[in-house]
Amino acid sequence: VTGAPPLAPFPREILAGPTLSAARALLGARLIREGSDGPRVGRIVEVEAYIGEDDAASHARFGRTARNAVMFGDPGRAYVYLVYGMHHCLNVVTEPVGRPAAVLIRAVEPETGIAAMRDARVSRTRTRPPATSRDARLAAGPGLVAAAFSIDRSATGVDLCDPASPLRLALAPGEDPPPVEMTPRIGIAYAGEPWSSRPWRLLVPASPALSGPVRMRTGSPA
DNA sequence: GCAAAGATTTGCT
DNA sequence: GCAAATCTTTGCC
Repeated sequence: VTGAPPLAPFPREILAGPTLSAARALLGARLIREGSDGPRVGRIVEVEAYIGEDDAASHARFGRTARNAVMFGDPGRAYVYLVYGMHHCLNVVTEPVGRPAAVLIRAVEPETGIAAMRDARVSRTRTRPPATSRDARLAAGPGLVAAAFSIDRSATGVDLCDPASPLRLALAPGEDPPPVEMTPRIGIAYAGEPWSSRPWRLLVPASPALSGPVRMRTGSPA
């Protein structure tokens, strides 16, 4: 029937390429989580690129450590970390082996399994999504993406390009690529210039699922 | 071995 | 608008 478009595995060669190209290709792609309560699927609408050891905002800035080792490995793997002691963040490893880089998935527009996403957010954060929160904003932030899709650090190393993986990426081949806007990255002022100004946050301006308060949806100056 | 800060979200003053 | 919640990772003594 005329519901969801047919989905194809996400090509690893795209993720093996330049991180900004990979980030662009991830916008509009689907994030899929298979679980006992059915599949959860959403459309990626906001990402950030973290590129190389020189990037002072990247977890790779200290060189290879136990935490960030997966960033130095195969493209297409998941890198999940815990931030502020409470929120998990999902990254897609990019670039060839030996070059540490990743794309942070900052916001996803829920499409399928919305009830499961809402349940997961309640059980994870032990707080109900705000009553004002529409379904469209269940995954409107990096920590909320992880909560809605039940992702924690145990997912680090999972191959997101493997069609058999319970957590994976997919493309909708028939769809046109969405219009994209680029802004500086969020929450990385500590990196200093020029890194804090690099326009490496990519988003789909038309989406109602973007992270943060509505007023900071697009590149309004801080 | 200890102290500091963090790729966030939420709720209250 | 600002601070709390909460714990892992990293740097330094």
